[in-house]
Amino acid sequence: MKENKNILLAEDDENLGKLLLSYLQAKGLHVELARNGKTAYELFNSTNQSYDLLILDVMMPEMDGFTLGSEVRLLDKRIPFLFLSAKSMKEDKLKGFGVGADDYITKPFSMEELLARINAILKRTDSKQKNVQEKIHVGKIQYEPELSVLHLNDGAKKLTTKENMLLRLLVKNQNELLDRQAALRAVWGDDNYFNGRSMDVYIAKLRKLLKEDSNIEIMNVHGIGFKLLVKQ
Amino acid sequence: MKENKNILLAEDDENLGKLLLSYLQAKGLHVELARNGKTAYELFNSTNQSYDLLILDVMMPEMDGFTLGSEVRLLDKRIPFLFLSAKSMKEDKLKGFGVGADDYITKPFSMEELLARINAILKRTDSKQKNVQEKIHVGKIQYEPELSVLHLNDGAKKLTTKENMLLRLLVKNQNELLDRQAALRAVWGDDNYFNGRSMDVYIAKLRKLLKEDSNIEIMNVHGIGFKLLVKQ
DNA sequence: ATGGCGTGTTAAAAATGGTTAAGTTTTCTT
DNA sequence: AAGAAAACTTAACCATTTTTAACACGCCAT
Repeated sequence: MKENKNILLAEDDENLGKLLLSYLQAKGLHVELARNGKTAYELFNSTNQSYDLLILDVMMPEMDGFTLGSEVRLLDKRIPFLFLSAKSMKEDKLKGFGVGADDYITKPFSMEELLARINAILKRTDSKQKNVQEKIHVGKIQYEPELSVLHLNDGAKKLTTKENMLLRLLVKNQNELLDRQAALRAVWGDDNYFNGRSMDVYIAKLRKLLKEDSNIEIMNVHGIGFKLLVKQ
Repeated sequence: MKENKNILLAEDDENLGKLLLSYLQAKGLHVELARNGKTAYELFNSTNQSYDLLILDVMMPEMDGFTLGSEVRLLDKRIPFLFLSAKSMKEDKLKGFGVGADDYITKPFSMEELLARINAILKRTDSKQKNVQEKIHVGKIQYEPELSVLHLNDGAKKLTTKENMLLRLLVKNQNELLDRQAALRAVWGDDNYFNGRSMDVYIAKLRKLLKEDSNIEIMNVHGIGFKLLVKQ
C-alpha cells in the first residue's frame, strides 16, 4: 500500500533535495522532486499527476512554500501537505498551520522522524483520499481527465486542453466551491480580466457538454467562483 | 447514530489537534480540524456543512475560542459547543458558560473523559438537531439551501447567492432572533452601513418571495435584527 | 410630539457573468 | 512552407446580480 503512494517534494537545496529523494525512494515511496515553488505548483497542477502528499520547503525561490501551500489548498481542499522550515519560530509555524498544513518540521531533522510523520499522515488520510485517476463518473457521464475524454451519448468527445483543465478542477471540487481567481491562476496562469472572460466562455462550453445529464449543473457564486453541482 | 455525527474541532496546537482528531475518528465520529478560530468560523459558516458539535480551544490565534463561540451562538442558537482550556480559573469557566457553552474541559484531560462528555452532549441534543442536508420545509414552502432552490407554487425559483445565504441564516434561526450585525458579517463579511442597506434590500426580496405562504413573516426587531416567523 | 435613527421599498447604477460570433494564434497536414 | 483546421482570445451584446441612491415611514428616546 505504501508502494503506490505518490509524493511531491518541493526543495530548492540541491543536496538536501537529492538526499531526501533517495532516502524516501529507498523506503518504497514514489517521490517527485521540484526545484522551486513554481515548478512544484505546475507539477501539482498537471493533468496526468495526482499526489497523496506534498512536502514543501518554506524558503524557496520563485514561489515560497506558504504561498504554494495556500494556492494548492484553494484547488484541493483535502490534499495533505507538510512544511520543512529552517525557522522554528512560533509565528511561522502558526502561519503554516493557518494555511492548512498537516505538519510542520523544523530543520535540522532526522530522516527517520520525517518518515514517521509522512507515514502518520498517509495512514490517517489513506481511506479518505480517493485519487483513483483513470475514469471518473460525473453524474451519469464518464470522464477521463488523463485522456481528456468525455463519454457522451453520441460517442467520446475529446476535450481541448483548456476545457479539460477547467473541467478537471471543477470535478475535483465537485459540490464545493471552486475559487474563481485560483482557477484562473491554475488554468490560465494569471487572473486578469481578459482571462476571466475567457474562462467564462469555457464555462459556457462545458455547460453545453454537460447538459446531457440534467442532474449536473455548473452554478455560479457571484464574485467568488463556480460550483459543479451533481444531484443524486 | 454516532457514525454520522459531524464535529468541528478548532485547535491550534498541532500535537493535541492531531491526537484528538485521530482518537475521535477512531471512535467513529466524523471530525474536521481547523487550525485557528477564523478558519473554524469560515467552516462553520460554509453553506455545505452542518455540524452537530463544536469543540473549541480557548486560546487560538486569529480568533480566540470565546469570540468564536459567541459569534457562532449569534448565528445558531442551538448548536452545542464545548471549550478546551489550559486555565481552570473560575472566571474563565464562567465566561465560557456565559457565552453559551455546553461544557468546559480543563487541560490536561483524558481522552475517555472528553469522549464521555461529547457523547453526553450529543445524546442530549440528538433530537433537537435537524440535518440541514437535503430539503427543508419553511411553512408550506420547500427549500433546498445546497441547491439554492425555493419551490413555489409556480415552479422552482433559483435563488441568487446572497438571497440564499441570507435565507439560510434566517431559516436556521427560524422563530428566533437573527442578530443584524452577525448576519452581516456572515453574509457580507463586514457590517458597515452600506452592507446593512444592501441586506435590507434583500430582506425585502425575500419577503416578496415568501409572501406565498401567509403564515411566514420576516419580522424586524428594531436595531437588533430579524426573525423569521413561521406560524403553525 | 418631535427629531433622529433605523428600516421598507423601489428604482437606477454598477459590477459580474452568459453566450455567440468574429478575430487571432497555434497546431496540424500535406 | 503554405493552407487548413483547431484552439484560444477578444469583442459585443445582453442578462443577472449586487450595490447605491432616494424617499417614505415608523419606532423610540427625550
